[in-house]
Amino acid sequence: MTDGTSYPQDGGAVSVLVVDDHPVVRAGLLALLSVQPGLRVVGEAGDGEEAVQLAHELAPDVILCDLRLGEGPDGVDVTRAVRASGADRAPAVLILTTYDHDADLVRAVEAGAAGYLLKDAAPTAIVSAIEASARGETLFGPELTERVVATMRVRRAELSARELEVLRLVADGLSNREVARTLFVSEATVKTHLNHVFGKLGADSRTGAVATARAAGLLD
Amino acid sequence: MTDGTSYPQDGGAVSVLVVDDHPVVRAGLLALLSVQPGLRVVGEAGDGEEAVQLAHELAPDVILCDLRLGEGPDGVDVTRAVRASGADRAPAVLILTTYDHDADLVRAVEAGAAGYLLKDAAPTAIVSAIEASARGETLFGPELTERVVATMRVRRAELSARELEVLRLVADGLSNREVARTLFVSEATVKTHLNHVFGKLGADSRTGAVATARAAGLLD
DNA sequence: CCCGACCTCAACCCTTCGGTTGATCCGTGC
DNA sequence: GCACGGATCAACCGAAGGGTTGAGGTCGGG
Repeated sequence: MTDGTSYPQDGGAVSVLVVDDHPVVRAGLLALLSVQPGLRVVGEAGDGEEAVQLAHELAPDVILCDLRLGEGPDGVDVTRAVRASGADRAPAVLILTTYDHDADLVRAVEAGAAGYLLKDAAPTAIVSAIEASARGETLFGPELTERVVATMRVRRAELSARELEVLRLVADGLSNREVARTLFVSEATVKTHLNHVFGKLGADSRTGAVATARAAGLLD
Repeated sequence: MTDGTSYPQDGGAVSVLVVDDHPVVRAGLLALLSVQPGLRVVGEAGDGEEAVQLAHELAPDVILCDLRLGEGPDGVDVTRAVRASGADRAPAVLILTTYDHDADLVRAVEAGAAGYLLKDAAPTAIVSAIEASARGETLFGPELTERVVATMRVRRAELSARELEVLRLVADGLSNREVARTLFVSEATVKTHLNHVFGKLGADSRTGAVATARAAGLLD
């Protein structure tokens, strides 16, 4: 991604690495940020692996990273990899997301993201968020925090891997018997898992559980 | 023009109106398209009303329009308004969408859209799509057509207003009794509606019906 | 005017689901 | 070792969901 394009040098500016799998969005961020005097886009990546590699090579101040990156590692993985690299000045990771109800947002924050932005945010908001995170500040969107907290609440009632597996199949419309056959377990086991899910999600029916799980972003 | 065929004027460049509610995406499209020799971006809009107004004022060859535009009219409404204006050379509308399984896509095509693009499409694909639609061609994505056809099939099995109303409540996790109370009808009526839904969607359970309806984009 | 589509409701029957209790087995961690 | 949580299963029961038939009402189009 850094092949033919050359990025200007500038000692005092905040260096930014732009990561997004959509070429259009990448171009848009590039266009918006490149005209900002205090910022300097030093590179761009279209997937998670490229992002991590460029993060090491370029050591930017801030990484502006989409949460979902198509195939392979996502924004959470990138965040974890960058923050866990143990560098003295690990880049601050600013997560971009389309949906404010994304459950992965919580995972991103837990992984060490400095903050998150909605994709329809105003350009000025994006710029100030980048500058803030470059100063080491952790920022949270205004009305988003409550949503994250709400999601946290559901997340705290962590579903086990098996429970989530069952719930996904139920969400696809399978009956208990079909789920049992799919997972090679007895119908009783499926019912037990589902009862645990009901308790954890505060639901009292399969459709109710699917509804709240979907609202919390546990499915997708 | 004795043969009745009309080609874009003004030095051969195709005039484009960019419509998207996300400033970032608008900037990206602008950046990508403005460097194309055969294209000329004559305007941009951030919502549906602005788009329709600018479409009349600027009379562009092509309108590149996001399907979802936040509040107010969406891409389908814009398409309908522009195509139904009865102008001699109504602009071709090219719909942008994030999801290839969007049921509104069908509505957009029915409303007279020239084609549709995924937002993660390559810049070259976007450019060639714009040029093709400027020539009056109707284009469909390669693997997307089958999805649209599949959606069409479900859409043909049109749900009545009441059936859809019941299904939405079921999708929210309500029981038959709760749905009945919400809609001020008897539980028997709810069951009847649901049975009709099952038949039309080819499902055999409430969760199954919700799953297929969601896959077809009937909910949202 | 009658037909069809939609909305409404009832009675019946069978299946599935939801709730409970209790049990075994296997890992992880103190 | 023991406790704990997760995964697995069994048996049971009442409640809810699903399937069928039948029937009454309204409304718009041929």
